[in-house]
Amino acid sequence: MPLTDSPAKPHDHSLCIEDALGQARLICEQRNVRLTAIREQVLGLIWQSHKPIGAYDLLEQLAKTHHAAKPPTIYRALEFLQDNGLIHKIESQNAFLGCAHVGGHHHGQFLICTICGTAQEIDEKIVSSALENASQAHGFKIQSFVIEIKGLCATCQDL
Amino acid sequence: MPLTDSPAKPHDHSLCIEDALGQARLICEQRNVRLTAIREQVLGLIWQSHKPIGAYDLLEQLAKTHHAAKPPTIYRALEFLQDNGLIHKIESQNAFLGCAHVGGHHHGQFLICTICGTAQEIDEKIVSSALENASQAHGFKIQSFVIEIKGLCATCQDL
DNA sequence: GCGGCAATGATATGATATAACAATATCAAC
DNA sequence: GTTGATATTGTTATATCATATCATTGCCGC
Repeated sequence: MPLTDSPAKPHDHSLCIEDALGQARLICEQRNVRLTAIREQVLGLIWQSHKPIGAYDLLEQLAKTHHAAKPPTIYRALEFLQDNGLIHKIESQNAFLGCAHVGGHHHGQFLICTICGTAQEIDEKIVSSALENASQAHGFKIQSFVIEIKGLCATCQDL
Repeated sequence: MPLTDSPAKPHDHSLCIEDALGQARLICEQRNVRLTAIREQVLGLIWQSHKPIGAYDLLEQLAKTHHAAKPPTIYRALEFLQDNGLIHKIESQNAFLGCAHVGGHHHGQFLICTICGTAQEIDEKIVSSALENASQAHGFKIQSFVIEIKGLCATCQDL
């Protein structure tokens, strides 16, 4: 199952996690940055949820095996993972999510279900080009963007 | 000057504020809700800046004339103003901004300059329809959205 | 004026995030 | 394999953002 499939569909999620960690190791090697034990563990914890997860929830998980973990431990790992395009932050929830499109330079576009809480990452050209057009019309030069769409995922609509 | 003009352009901003407060009074009367002194004062403070302003910065301002002001004072006013479509929250900055398109039901779209900090609200159909199309393609039903575009405003590009 | 509800006051605390400095680990150069 | 430079982690403290709870006050129709 590709990472881009709907998180709401049932699937063997342990494969997602392994896939994500494998890609992360590759990327970090290519970029010559260190995916340390803590960073990899945090990335794994993030991928254990298809829902965005908060920093202190991560901390609680991490602390189970890593007694010395404190807020800076988590926030440093999160910063590293963001800087290297391995995770995204959902700004409207102060929560973090594994990046489903590792490798390409991109800013996320997310479909966030208000019932089940899952967040699906999409990367739609129609959206980015619309943003580009609209910005240009106002003489504005885009550097990055935050796109967080809230609503009902396919599964929860049918409930 | 209409509220939709670029905030980066020089203009008589006191007119913006008066205009915004006037519209707010109208809207609240129409909706039969109370724009109390505190709420109006907070809205005025928000409009004094074209930049999004944080809750505690507002509190500091408000406390100058309103000794009893505490965090709940501000957050209650902000909630009221948001509920009635008079302000928006910029999620990526935990900050608030006067709504430039009062009256219409809408979720904001913002162009936020990374140099001068101004945030211009736009309401581009091309953006909202792109979001609608992209969401539909994934079987997702939109309820609301957060669109925050970061980059350089026309003025700061020329510096 | 009084009863009900909306708004505000007041206190406390929860939740999110970073600053600053010390200690340790990694790794290239020698 | 020691050394020195740099990156990473540990540790403590604190800044920043937001809400819960209950008491009090103000508004308004009756």
